[in-house]
Amino acid sequence: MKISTRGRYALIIMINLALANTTVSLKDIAYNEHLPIKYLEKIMALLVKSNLVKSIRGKDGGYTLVKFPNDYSIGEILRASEGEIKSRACDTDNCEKQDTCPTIKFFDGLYREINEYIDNKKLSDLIKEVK
Amino acid sequence: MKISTRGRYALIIMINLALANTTVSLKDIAYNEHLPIKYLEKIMALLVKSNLVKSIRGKDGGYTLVKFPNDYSIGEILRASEGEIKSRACDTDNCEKQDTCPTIKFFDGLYREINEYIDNKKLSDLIKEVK
DNA sequence: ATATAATACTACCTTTTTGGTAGGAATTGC
DNA sequence: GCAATTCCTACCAAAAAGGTAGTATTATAT
Repeated sequence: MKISTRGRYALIIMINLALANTTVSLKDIAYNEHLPIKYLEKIMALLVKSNLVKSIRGKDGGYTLVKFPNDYSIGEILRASEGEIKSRACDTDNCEKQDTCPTIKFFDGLYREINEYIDNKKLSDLIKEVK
Repeated sequence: MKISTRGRYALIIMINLALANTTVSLKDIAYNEHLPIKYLEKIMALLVKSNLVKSIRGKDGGYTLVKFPNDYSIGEILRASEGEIKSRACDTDNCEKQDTCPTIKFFDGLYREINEYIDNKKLSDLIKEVK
């Protein structure tokens, strides 16, 4: 029930890209944020794969956003980096009361709330406070 | 960002206690729910330690609630079993921007929402659907 | 052209958390 | 005293989290 650093680092990366108008290298982000570049690299790969950022290879390459900051929801960034935000599935084969289980219903409702919250917040909301 | 089975099993235990008017043994709960008794034992220990349930030792012993089902919030049950529901702390010593970090602020807001949601739901809300 | 600086890919690794299991000691009703 | 229960301690395996290392590939500046 805890957000891992992976999702948080993904947000930090996105904030860095949003604040820069130019292409930014991972090296710069890692340096600015004092975060391990090799780990950021793995997280960035997830963001690229989900088409949240565009990569430019070769010398003077780096990454840029593909949309305006207010067109990114925090939700899509977290889902790209952490995977679906939902309750751990229970072993449905083993459980005959899948459909009526009150705990499953409860968690479905909770995660609906969470996803709504993170989808309504935009990347631009986060950078307002930084500027 | 996923609720583990520990919290879910804790809820299941509490639902079982709420539906029974008598003392219930762990063996019965494990049997009814097809869950491993030894694992439930560990979860139950957390619930007892947090004073959410009362244990009766010896033959014909078991567990009972200490309050009415509508006096238990789901939040207190989940916190007893899973620990505090909050974002993983970042290494504050290492980070000089602790106070202004927009990601921390964001997650604080998210977890405030989550805790509000789980505190407003009561154990009695879950058993309504079962009865 | 070529050195350089960047991303992309693959593989590994350590620590923590999760989800258990095993065995026995202590307690209590009958 | 026996049986049925909780309590306690220790252990364990699998998965996830949080990295690290090395190399291949690409593209640009010069």
